[in-house]
Amino acid sequence: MAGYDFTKIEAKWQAHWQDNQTFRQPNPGDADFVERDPYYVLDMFPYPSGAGLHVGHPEGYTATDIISRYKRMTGFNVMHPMGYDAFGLPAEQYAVTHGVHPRETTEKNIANIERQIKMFGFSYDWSRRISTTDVEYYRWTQWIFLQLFNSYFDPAELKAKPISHLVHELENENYLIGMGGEIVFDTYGLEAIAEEVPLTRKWYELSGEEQHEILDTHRLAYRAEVPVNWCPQLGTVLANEEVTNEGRSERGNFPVYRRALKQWMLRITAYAERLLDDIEDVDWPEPIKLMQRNWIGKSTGAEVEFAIDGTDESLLVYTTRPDTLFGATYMVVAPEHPLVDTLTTAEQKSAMDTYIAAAVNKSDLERQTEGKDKTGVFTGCYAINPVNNEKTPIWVADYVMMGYGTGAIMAVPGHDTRDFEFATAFDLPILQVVQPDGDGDGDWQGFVGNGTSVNSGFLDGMTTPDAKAKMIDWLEDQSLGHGATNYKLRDWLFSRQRYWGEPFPIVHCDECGTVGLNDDQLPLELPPMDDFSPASSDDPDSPPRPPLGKMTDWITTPCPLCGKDSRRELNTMPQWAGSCWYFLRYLDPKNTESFCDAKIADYWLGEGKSGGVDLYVGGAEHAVLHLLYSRFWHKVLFDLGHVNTVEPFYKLYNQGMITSFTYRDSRGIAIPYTHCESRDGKMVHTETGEVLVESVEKMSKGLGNVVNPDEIIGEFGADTFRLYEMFMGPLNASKPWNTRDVPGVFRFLQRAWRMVAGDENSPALLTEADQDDVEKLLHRLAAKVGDDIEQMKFNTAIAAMMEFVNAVFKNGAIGQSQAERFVLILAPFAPHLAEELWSILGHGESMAYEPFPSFDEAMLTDDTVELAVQVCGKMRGKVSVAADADEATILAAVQADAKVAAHLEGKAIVKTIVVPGRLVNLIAK
RNA sequence: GCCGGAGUGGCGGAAUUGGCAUACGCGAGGGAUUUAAAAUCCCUUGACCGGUAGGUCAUGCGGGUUCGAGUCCCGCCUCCGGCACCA
Repeated sequence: MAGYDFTKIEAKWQAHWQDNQTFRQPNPGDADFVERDPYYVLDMFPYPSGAGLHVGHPEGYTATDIISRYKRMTGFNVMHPMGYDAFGLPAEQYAVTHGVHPRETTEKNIANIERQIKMFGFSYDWSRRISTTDVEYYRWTQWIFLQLFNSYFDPAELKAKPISHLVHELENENYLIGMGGEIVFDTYGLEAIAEEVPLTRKWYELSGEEQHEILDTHRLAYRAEVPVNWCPQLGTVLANEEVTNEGRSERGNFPVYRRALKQWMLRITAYAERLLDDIEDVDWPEPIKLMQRNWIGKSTGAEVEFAIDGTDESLLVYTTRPDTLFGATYMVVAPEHPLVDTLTTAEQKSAMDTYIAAAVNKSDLERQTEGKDKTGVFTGCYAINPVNNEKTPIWVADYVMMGYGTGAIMAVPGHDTRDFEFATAFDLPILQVVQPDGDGDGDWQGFVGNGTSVNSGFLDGMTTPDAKAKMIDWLEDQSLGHGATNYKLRDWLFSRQRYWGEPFPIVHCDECGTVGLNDDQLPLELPPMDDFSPASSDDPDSPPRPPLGKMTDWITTPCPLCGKDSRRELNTMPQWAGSCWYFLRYLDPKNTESFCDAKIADYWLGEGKSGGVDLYVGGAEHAVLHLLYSRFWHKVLFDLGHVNTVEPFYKLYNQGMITSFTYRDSRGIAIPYTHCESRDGKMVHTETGEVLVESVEKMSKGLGNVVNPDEIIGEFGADTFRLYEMFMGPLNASKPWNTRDVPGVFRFLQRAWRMVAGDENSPALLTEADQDDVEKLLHRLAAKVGDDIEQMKFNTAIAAMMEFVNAVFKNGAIGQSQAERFVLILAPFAPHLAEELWSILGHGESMAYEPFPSFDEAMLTDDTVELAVQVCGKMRGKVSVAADADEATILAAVQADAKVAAHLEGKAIVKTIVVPGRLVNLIAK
């Protein structure tokens, strides 16, 4: 018999699976569809980078493959697809510097990463493969964008509806237009006063232009002026992460300017409450739920109006602590606040202009990294505190953000840390209005918790929650304010000044305004281009010019509404767009009529229940953005009737990061693996012999600690690689890769091979008849492994299989049917080896759909159990008793034990604790 | 600063959730086989005292609850991840 030739075996079975379409999963309606329970296992699809796969990718993929294979063996139809999130910056940057079209680079990278993924023998249904860059894919990304563009959020029903419905309601005058241009949805309450106060206009009273504007400001996809990091030299807008602390671009170190640009936004804030509520119904790790809740950041408090002294204007502030209104000793407005000019007096104007110019040009990061040093400028103007009519100075300071609340605060330095720091820095009065609970003279300065109101007029003596409620009532009675809810969540900035992304299916028409393409005009393909560099400029005030701006022929196109010349939108969509809905396209990837057939989606995602995908595995780095964006899109699709589940992902599991050992010399310099070697169990520098210090860090090229999967597979095979990554530790823990440990699992697979197939030196251990001693172990193994797979505890499942094989070698023999069952248990983990052994055991077909071995409950228990015996809590011995022995029998056996008796000598037993099946503790004096 | 997670042998980790701490694997040491090596197999391996009996001490540190704590409670320390002037 030949030895374990993994190279041959793995090639053979991968070809077999591919040739026989073993893992193609038919949809309902397909001729070969068999009705079974559906199970949808999804991986976060990779970005096909030029560097290819790193060892972190196959960790999650192996876990989902084990689940997929196990689910097939336990009678499910398994949806297990793979694809590529292939739009993105690197391909475009490569195009800029090397003149290679991003599509070319992308296709090359996909080919490489797919080759790598296929080496692992994952059981994907490759017929469902998609890439977000496929025209037939992004056609539907554009279509979904148009759904957003053509929808608005109904504030009464809290759901998206077609914008045509809004127009209908406006035309029928069910909704009116307020003087500020806002839509008055609730005309019911208004009717009573409408006659005396003509606050509203009717739809027909508006000009065409006004009508467009009203609609455009209510769409789920709308355009707004948003401050962004504009880098003229790079000709693009940068993410915060791409801007250095010095306010320069990470790439090229060019200056970055904060500038307001007209950008596409998606109204995710409308869904804040539903995103918050529905997260209760999904099976996600609690920390991830918490992160999403914190990101949405709901808070309740009040909006309060402060009259501005000497003018008719007023300043609206949001506070979570209306109970501290009596302690407000100054006000702060954000530098971007529209009232700043009005508020600033002539004497203060020049100081203010300087301050605002500096503040506005700071990146968010800069504004935040200045630490605790508070800066600000007095406007020279005062507001009137509505509760006590005190004059309170109004300041401008950049610690208040325009993007949150009303962009203005009442500062209560006595009970807010930031206000306290600011007041200290500028010598502003600090008043106590809350008394901490407990002994009276505790330090109240900077106390931000709940307590009892003091120095607060009608609130005195009330607890903080009561005082909040009382104050809100009072404000509402006096028409000075009202209770309010706020979210940290902001609308999603959805446009990029780049080439390699989905073009917006939008034109700008002088007559009709912003117009969406018709469905039959999709896909709107990216126009071919040779030169991808964005227009660069030294002038900070140069207008942004996306790469598509160069396509002069392409830009001008007939307006879908009026047919006159209109200009195409030149921005493209962000990478998140394609990844928001890819799990839907997998279900029906070839459909040309819709993004996914509803019946097919209903089968795989279910109907009505909260969640869709049964299991979604990926890194925790996507905890907020991707998962939140995807949930948002899904809810919009749900509202518009395109999907029937409220949530996209029912169960989420986060794999941990695979880190790497890094070796540093005495100077702290990381020594690449190529210059390290192990001597006497210590890692030393190959040349100098210096003993190196080991630490665990992220894999990165710079540290020389990157592990390449190709090399490991070449040396040990894919099954070993899979097994090693699963054996390293719990899937959700971050853990260091250690190539030194790989041979351990390789040896296990070789032993499994020799057990069943033998090799030149040792015969197989197979016997025709089953081995009694092995049978019980096998049942326990089946129970343990099945259980561990369900709980995603793959490391302990593998340990159990190792113990089993070790025990069989001790026993010296295993029955044919027992070997078969063992191989089936091993199959989800090491499928190539298992298939080969399965065929050696005499089976012609693939084992992929063989039932997972069952177990007999009776085989899991023993007749006798060993109990640990403690005397006064200390381990003193062990006794064997019948499993069903009563307490008296057990105690008799325990006291008969010589060692135990010795420890009991001269003492009287005062208490006995018997834990059935586990231990006996005797307390003696 | 805030939020979240984690600290167990030389290393990765296990421990039925309050019940025999250190499963499984790596590494290390010794032995068998071999001309030799690789591979394979066997033994030892938390620390300390002692002899392989036996004992004492060990799950980041200090307290506590309990017959019993890696697990629960209180107070610290360290590391990792995320967010950050969010009113």
